[in-house]
Amino acid sequence: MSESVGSTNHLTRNQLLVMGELSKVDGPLSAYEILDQLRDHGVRSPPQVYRALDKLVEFGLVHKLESLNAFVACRHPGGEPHEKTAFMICENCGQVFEITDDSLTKRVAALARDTQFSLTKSTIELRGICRGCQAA
Amino acid sequence: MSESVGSTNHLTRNQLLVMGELSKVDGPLSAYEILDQLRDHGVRSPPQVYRALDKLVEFGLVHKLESLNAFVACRHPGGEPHEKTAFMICENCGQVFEITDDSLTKRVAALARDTQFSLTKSTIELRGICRGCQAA
DNA sequence: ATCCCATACGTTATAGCATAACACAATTCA
DNA sequence: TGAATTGTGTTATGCTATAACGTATGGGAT
Repeated sequence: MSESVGSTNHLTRNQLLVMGELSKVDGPLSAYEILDQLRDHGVRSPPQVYRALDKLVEFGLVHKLESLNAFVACRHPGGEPHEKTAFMICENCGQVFEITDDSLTKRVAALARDTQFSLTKSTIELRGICRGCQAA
Repeated sequence: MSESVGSTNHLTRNQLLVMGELSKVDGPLSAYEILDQLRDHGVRSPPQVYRALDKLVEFGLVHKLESLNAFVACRHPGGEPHEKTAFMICENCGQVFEITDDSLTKRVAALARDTQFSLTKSTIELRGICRGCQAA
């Protein structure tokens, strides 16, 4: 059993702990918020958290929100690569909505192709007020 | 002469200094890089730079690159609002290409509309290798 | 002119985000 | 078994950003 590239299986202890924290909340958490939650469980220093986060992002289980310097658990069931996610971030309630819009993805890809830009990663983060918060 | 909302005119001294630094380089600069450049001109502390940057961003003269924690001068001639810019960032040479693609903009707007998300600002940053760097 | 107000300034201190570098442990696999 | 790789824990440090304070400045309105 060689369990190749980027599998979601057998996360290490720290990775599991970090993933657990991100999974049990609805919104994003900063690395230091995660650290604070995990002090009881033996996690004591930033590098421990950042290392776990790096791997989880690499595995596609977690996304980094650049405009927030924070991290969210990926809400996609499967473990597909899908590095083409966009986010809507509510500036009122803090909720993050993960979206994969095919035509948006395609438009971005086309844009890159047209300019002969070899795309590695796309960061798309939309800020605003979500439906629920507008009602309220 | 009332010089209303968000005009690009009569920037303050610090704003001009910061704008000057951003204008004379081709790529993005961090706030602290700007600060270092301006020490000779009497700028001594981070808040001075950050305050200037905040205003310049507000005026639409400068963009913040969230995925880089850095700032670039806007390359659009006019002073239109155009908060719908996207960026391609070359991970090899560091150059930043500012693009305004109407159909991308529209797609984002449609996405927001469909989910009844009231859009305030969109951050679109594409990472990869630019045409020039691929050739080399 | 004078007062008011809004905006900008300068400074100190501190908060918040992230990584370098080192030594050691565990795991894999030849 | 031993080499290579990956993960761990720790200390220290660097980079990014803002809070909070007091002062200055410049444009109305009266």
